[in-house]
Amino acid sequence: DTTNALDALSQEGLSQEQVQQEKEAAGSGGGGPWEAVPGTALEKKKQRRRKGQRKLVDVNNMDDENEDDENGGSGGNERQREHPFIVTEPGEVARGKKNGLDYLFHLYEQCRDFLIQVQNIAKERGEKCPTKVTNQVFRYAKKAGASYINKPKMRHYVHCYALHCLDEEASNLLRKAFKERGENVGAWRQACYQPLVAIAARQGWDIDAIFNAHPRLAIWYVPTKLRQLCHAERNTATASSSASGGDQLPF
Amino acid sequence: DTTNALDALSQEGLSQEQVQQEKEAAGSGGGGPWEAVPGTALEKKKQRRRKGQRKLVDVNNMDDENEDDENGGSGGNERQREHPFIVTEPGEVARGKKNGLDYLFHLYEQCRDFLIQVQNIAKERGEKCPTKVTNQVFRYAKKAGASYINKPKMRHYVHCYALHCLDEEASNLLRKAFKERGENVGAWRQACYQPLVAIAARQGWDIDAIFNAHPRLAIWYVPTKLRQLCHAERNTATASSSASGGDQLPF
DNA sequence: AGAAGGACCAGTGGTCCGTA
DNA sequence: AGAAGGACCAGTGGTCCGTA
Repeated sequence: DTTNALDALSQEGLSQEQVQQEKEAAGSGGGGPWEAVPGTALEKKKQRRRKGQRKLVDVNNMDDENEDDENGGSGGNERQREHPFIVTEPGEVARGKKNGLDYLFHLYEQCRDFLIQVQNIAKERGEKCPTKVTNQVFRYAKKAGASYINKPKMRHYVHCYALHCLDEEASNLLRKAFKERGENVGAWRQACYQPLVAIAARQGWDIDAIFNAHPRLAIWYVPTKLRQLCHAERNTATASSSASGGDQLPF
Repeated sequence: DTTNALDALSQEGLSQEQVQQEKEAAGSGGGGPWEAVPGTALEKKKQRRRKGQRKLVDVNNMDDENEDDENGGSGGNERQREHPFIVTEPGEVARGKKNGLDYLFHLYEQCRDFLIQVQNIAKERGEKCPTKVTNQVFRYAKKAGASYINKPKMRHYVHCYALHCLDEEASNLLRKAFKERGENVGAWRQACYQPLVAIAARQGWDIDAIFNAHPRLAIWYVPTKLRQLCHAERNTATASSSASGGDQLPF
């Protein structure tokens, strides 16, 4: 099957490019512990490369617990999805076919590196220079081999990363609490909104200003829902404070 | 003709809204001398309103030299184009069916006022707040009755306004020189690029930074051609300076 | 010929929903 | 059921070119 062979080669190509990308990105804090962890994008890329090569040279061993029960046995060259996230505490490595939250946040740092590269190219060429992670940056990341980075995913968890940036201690405590309670990622994600709204309340409700004041956060668009929550809560707070300070008795 | 009557009414409505808009905008420097000058958008609106009313009440006089030889006698309710610009010196009012450059620059100030209004509405609603004159602002301006403001025109002359903001004296001298030579607006417009490139050269070639550092200019996108000229000239300048400082003889 | 601006187009921000 | 991400869509920045 020519198409599948090409696909394997293309994935092989992506894989190599990605390793190079990882090396380049290593300047900003190293690749992290995921390089040796099964189940992360990086390791999956390596698995895929091994499989691609096996088709050509029929070699390599099977050192991963779940290596071959994926892809329905249809050749093993489909681009598989990333493993889903689970709630992990800081420093904890996800076991099995899962990714942890340190890895999630690492993806945001990678996007930042890609943005910086896109900015450098734009400046070099005298073109207009993005200040945010735009479609152009996601496209660049994909071309550079980071096929596990995509816009819907990154946008989905932006506010979780925001909490991690703005109050790492609160973020860590939340992760531990939700892990202990056995909550799923969706519940943890929802729970990240409230502490951010509280931060905004303390700083005049200007969530845009809060994002922009933080260098690693400023490159991300403020999520619509977070903006709406801040707005709604501000109005509630204003109404209740004017009520308690006005002609109504506080209870 | 129902359509024409409605059109007349709609233009009447726009006209009134615009007058209100002018009053609101007057806070930032007054409406300027154009309020009483035939041939500007404002006066044309008034003419159009008079014509529209004449259809209904058959009254009003003809106090403008060119009032009725426009529109091919087809009813007088077409939305006519703005009079073309001519090169005027500062303070000079364009005569005949022309608009002057003070009026052109006034349009940029009006757009700024519209942007500020859009920003205030967005903040009020907790929506994302534009920092530049976007399509949304042009739409708002049109709805507010400023039908003589449109994107292609404003973008076309942005760099002329930039020179006016960044070096008003140089801008004024250029206007006088081109008026004296009897040059048309297109020639003057072209001539506005070079002084801006010279300004950029003095400030490290970063035309975006130059725009952003000026409060009235920061709300406008840097025109593509100006960006390209700065980039090209920077490369030329770098090449020649490295040549003269390197292994080639300067001539 | 010189100029104003309606209208188009490629690529954007945003996220839904068919997929695994 | 919970979650990842391809793919769509309304509205954007940019400006061409049919119009006057």
